[in-house]
Amino acid sequence: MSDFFHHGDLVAVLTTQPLDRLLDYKAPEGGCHLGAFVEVPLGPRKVLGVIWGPGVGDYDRAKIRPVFRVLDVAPMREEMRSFLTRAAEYTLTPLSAMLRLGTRSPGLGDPPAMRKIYRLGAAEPDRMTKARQKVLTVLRDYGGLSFTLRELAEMADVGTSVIKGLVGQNAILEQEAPRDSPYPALDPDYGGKTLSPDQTAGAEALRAALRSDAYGTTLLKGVTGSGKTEVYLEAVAECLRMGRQALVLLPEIALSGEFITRVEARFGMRPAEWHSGVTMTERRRCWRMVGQGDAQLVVGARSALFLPYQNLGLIVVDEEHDTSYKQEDGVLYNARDMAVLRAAINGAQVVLASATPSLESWANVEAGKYQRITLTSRFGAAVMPTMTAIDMRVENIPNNTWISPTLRNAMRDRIGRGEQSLIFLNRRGYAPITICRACGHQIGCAQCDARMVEHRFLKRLMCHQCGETTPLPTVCPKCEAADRLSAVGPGVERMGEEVETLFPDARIAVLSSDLYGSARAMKAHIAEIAEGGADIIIGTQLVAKGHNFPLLTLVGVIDADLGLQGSDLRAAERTFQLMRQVAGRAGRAQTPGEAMLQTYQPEHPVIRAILAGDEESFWAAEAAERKAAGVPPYGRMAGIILSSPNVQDVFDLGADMARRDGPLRQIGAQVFGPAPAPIARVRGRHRVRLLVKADKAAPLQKALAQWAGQFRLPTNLRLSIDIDPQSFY
DNA sequence: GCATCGACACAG
DNA sequence: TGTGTCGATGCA
Repeated sequence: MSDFFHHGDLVAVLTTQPLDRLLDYKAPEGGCHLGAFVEVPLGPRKVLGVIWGPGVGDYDRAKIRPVFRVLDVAPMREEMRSFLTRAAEYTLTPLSAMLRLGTRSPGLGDPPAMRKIYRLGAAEPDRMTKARQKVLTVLRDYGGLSFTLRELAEMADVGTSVIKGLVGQNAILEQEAPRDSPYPALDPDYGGKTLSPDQTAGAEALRAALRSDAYGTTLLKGVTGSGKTEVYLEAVAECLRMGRQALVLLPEIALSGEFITRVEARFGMRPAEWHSGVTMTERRRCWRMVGQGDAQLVVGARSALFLPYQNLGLIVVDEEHDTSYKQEDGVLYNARDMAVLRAAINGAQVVLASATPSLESWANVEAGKYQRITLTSRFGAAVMPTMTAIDMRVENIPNNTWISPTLRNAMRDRIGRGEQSLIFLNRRGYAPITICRACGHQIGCAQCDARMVEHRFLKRLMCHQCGETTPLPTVCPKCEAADRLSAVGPGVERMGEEVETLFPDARIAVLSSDLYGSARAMKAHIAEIAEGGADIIIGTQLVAKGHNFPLLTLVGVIDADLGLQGSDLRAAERTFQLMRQVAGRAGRAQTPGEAMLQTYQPEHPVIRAILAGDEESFWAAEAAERKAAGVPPYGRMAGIILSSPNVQDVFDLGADMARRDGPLRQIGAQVFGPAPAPIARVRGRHRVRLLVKADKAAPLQKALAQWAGQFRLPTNLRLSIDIDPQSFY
């Protein structure tokens, strides 16, 4: 098949409009290439699209309109088209929405923006003034270089009218130049550091993988301070030497400034940067330069995966376990998984870097799908905190409080020594779990593995997995103790109150992402706390994100049990990751850290593995749990979120979907729900969720599409499907 | 009899 | 997604 279409040929165009099909157009005068970015008429409007293939020919030829114009940007490559197609199929997202992710560049439709630049001309000015002399001297000093009007005026310390005057006399030439300039070349041999033997071996393995010119994924595992970054920058260097482009994904924009400084130190120049904090002008430049191969390295957030690389050779996913790689609204995708997909299509290498890899990646290494490189710390073996379990069944703790006497005493010691304590809540939601304080039994759902959650206003327990409800019991169904049932699991605010009552004189900091207006404000606050601005820190996962707290020597995990029974299947993983991260910090500070896990099940294999601090046995125990439950990474899950301003509509449709689950049952999948979604109401829209669980090998997407396709959605009701959901509350 | 609103289909 | 159409409703 030719990839050029002549004037008048029928072409199929994928537009950014939410239509779920291709539209036929006539190729414009001068023809167009397959993959060309075009503007096409659609009804009364002109919209952005891409030439996706030869015309389908299923439409009245007489009504077919011509492509309006071909945009002046590099056509979309075959790899990019198949990446978008496969990503759309995987995430069950309309292809047009995927295209929108790939065309998020300001001014895409504009002609390449030009600007006026000024350089030395041949003529002498009629008369020379002091100001004119200054301008000409600057230009002569820079021998042949050109500048914008403002730059030149500033450098010569004159007004712009002086320069304009010289232009009139041809002493200075005014020229048009493209506004978007290529990124300066990075030098792979600029600032290489001396690497430890460990790092050298790791870097060599990555370089060899790069040279294979084929797809491959490597898990680069190393504790904080082991120098992961230096190692993967060597892979970037090799990629640059091979003339291919590299992408480094970071989980948070807040980390990009520091990282870019390191890139500059290693390669002599700053790389291209892509995330929501970058200006429009810079975004446009980045998109275009990446597309024409004039940006060798991009540092960015997950959306940088959708830039139009010409020759992508390497994707690094830093802190690969970070949950912010999962896009939680709009198009729902996991950047870590999409990076692997994109690399597989491009014949590129992926490096997943983390001190605390996700179980998914660990399982892929076990299965032989990924390579693994392990770096040991330069400071010797990681110093794990001393970890102990606090058996909550024997602690004497009043109802509606959560900090055990043992933990309280430990906190008091720290305050006495001027050290910090962290109270960690391994949870996102605020709904409490009902537990028997006599025997540790947690009231579970009769229908599934999940635990029941108290809904105070309803005076009932509800299962957040399937929506089943029961009245609040007064007697423990297991040990029959009366009045020992209580709701466990406070929000951070309530923890704050309790700590304040226990330590009225302590400085307490509550860290929660919704308490800050901006990422910058949050970062500043965290930095202040890390320097000793608080005695006690209370927080959720947020605090586990790569911040260094040198004074922190005690971590108390309020409810280490969460997640052991399926409420949030990744909670144990996060608890373990937190322990490792605390270990990383404790290794740097003088005092070894101590961690205390409050638990009602100290004998549980996962809790025991966490306490033992032995990574392999933790992964093995957690893997066994997940295998037994048939959940990721050993099974597949999908969340279906229905949302509408009308509560009745969402519950009705949810119930109807649960009933008519034929296509899912055919592949052996189960439906749970409907239940209130993790966030039950967003911007006035009520949300209900169904969960689907299937075998790893089952054709889940196809069945889901068939299933969802059976239903007619009332106006205003939206249905979105979340493959591999991350949050379960 | 005409203006207004909202649900809905459609676009090549 | 944005737009135009059609039918129902409301008001002079």
